[in-house]
Amino acid sequence: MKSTAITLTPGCPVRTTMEMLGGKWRLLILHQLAAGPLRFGALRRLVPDISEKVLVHELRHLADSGLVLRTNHGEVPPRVEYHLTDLGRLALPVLAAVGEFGQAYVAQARLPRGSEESSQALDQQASLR
Amino acid sequence: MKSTAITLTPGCPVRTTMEMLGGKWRLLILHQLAAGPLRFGALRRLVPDISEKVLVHELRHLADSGLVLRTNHGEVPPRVEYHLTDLGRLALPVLAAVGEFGQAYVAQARLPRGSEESSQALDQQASLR
DNA sequence: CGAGGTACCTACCTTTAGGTAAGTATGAAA
DNA sequence: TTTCATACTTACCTAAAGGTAGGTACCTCG
Repeated sequence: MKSTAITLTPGCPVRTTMEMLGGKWRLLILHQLAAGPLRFGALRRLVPDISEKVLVHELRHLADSGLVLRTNHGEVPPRVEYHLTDLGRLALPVLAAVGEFGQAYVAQARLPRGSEESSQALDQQASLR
Repeated sequence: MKSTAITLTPGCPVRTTMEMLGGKWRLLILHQLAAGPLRFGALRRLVPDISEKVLVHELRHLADSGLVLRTNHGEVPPRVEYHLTDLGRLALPVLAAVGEFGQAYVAQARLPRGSEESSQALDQQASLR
């Protein structure tokens, strides 16, 4: 099993985080794992539109950076589980803030100017799709 | 002045946010603008290592997506100011969470296993450099 | 016997992000 | 008169991200 080299920009926490969590898929994967451990196949089904190759790649990156633990149960047919580490749980506030910004942004940005009383739905529960 | 087409993935706030704030530089730019309006040249000096072309590009993206307002004072020599909009201020919690994760990650991930009493410095103020 | 599910790997390709280096028009300072 | 600073633009290039399509080894179910 090949590893990814994790490179960090020292001294800048923002750049560090972008190197860990940046990209199209990583936060979505962490979001699914936040609810509990998942097998590869389950993740593939839960994260919409991701390709197998990229899912493998991202899971490896997350494992190499210590956010996710990979457990191979050594069975046949294969059974591999992924779950968040304590370090991975540190990323959940980022996920929360990102989700909230996304909701607030679509709520605010799509007001066609002057629709006064239409920003009540800001705190409602919205699914991540 | 050319505009960037802002494309959003509807229905997923996380993907929406990544499309708005993702990439190497955007959060760093917002961080600088959080303290107050800045001219182009000041931003170039404050955001280390960014190239002019990319700074122009990112500022245009941020302006097109409504997070930043560009003000051309029409003077000669040119004087152009950038400042956060209300929408842009909505991104500050993301920036905060990202910064905190980065600090916590470097603090946690670099413990060489068993150095018990060395995680005291977690809440100290760290600069974004 | 053949199809389907497991968790991958590999080669190849396209798209995007980002970087380098140069040029532009203007005015002020040396 | 040359240089500097302003806020850009343009052309070109590289590297990384991501996507497509196929293969692998093993087992079970029909």
